[in-house]
Amino acid sequence: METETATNWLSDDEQCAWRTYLDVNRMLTYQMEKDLQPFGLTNNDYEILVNLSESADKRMRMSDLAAATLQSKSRLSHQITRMENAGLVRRENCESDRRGLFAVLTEQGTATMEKVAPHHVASVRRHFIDLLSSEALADLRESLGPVAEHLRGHRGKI
Amino acid sequence: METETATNWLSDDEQCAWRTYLDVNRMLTYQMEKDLQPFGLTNNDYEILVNLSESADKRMRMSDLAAATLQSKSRLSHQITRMENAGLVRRENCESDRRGLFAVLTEQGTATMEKVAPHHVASVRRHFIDLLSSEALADLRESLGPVAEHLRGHRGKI
DNA sequence: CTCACTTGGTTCAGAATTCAACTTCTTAGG
DNA sequence: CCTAAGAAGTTGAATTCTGAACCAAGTGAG
Repeated sequence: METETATNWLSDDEQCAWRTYLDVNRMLTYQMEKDLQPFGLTNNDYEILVNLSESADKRMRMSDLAAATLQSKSRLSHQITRMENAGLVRRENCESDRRGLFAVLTEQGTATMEKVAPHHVASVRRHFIDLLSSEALADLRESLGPVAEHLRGHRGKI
Repeated sequence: METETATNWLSDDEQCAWRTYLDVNRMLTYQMEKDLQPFGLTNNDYEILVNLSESADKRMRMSDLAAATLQSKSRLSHQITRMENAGLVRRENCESDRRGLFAVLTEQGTATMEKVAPHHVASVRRHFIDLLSSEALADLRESLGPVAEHLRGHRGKI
C-alpha cells in the first residue's frame, strides 16, 4: 500500500525565484548587520529600539515585544538585560499586572535611535528600496502581503 | 559648517513594502526551521546539504562552502564538525592543495537529503510559492535579481 | 474560598556563534 | 633558494541562543 504521493518539485522558474529570494534575504541581513556595526548595534537591537520608539510612552510589555519580534521569552529576556546594561532600555514594573514588566526606552536609547536611524534608512535605500522601481515595490507589497498574512496565522503550527 | 544632508526618509509605501518584506523574511525563516525540526535538521544544515548534493562528487572545499553559505570559516568549521558527528558529511584531504579540505556528503547524508527534500519542497510551496501567482513570481525574480546582484558585488564593503 | 490551570517572566545548563589567535601550506619577490 | 606575505582551516574563550524547569501572580470552576 503506497501512501506517498509523488513530490511536486519546483519548476525552474519557481526554483529560481525561491533561490533569489533566499539569497537576497541572507545577503541583505548580512549587509544591514554590517552597516549597523559601527554604531555598536545588531539588527536585533535595532529592531527592538524601533518597536519601543514607536510605542506609546516608548514602552512595551516583555511578551508583546517578544511576539512582535518573534523571539522566545527567554531570548528577549537576555537581550533586554544586555541592552539594559548598555543603557538603552530599562525594565519597569507593571501596575495592573504584577507579574508583568515593561521594557522602556531610556533617554540614551532615544538619542541612539535618533542618531542611527538616518544611517539605517540610507542603508535600506542603498541596498534595497532604491534598487526597485515604484511599480516593483507596489507589486512586492501586494504579493508579499498575503504571504505575511498566511504566516502570521500560522505561528508554529505545521 | 553643516555637512549633514536632510535624511531621505521612506515614504509610507516604501516603509510598508520594507516592513512586509522583513516580516515575511522573519516568519518564513522561522517556519522553515520548524518544518525541518522533526527531521533533526536546522536551516543551516539543510542549506549545506543542498550545496553539497548539487556539487560534482558531492563535495566542496570548505572555503567555497563558507562563501556559498555566507558563513565565517570558523562557523562553518564547527558546523561541519557537528554534521560529521551526525554522520551526514565527512572531511577529506585535498590532493592539489595540502592546506585544503573537502566537505563530502556521506551515503547517510545523501539518504537524509532524499528523505527530507520532498517535505522541504512541500513546506516551501505551502508557505511561499503556492501563495504567489506565476506573474507575481516572475515579477519577484525580475525585481529581486538585480538586488541580489548588487549585494553580491558588495560583500562587506560599506 | 480554594485548588487546579494558565500567564508573564526569569534562570540555568547545554548548544551554537563570534572573534581572535594560531598552524600549516602556498606563492611571489628578490 | 629563501623569505615575507597571504590563504586555508582549526581551535579555544567569550558571547549569544535555545529549551526546559522554575517562580510568582492572575483566572476560573466548583
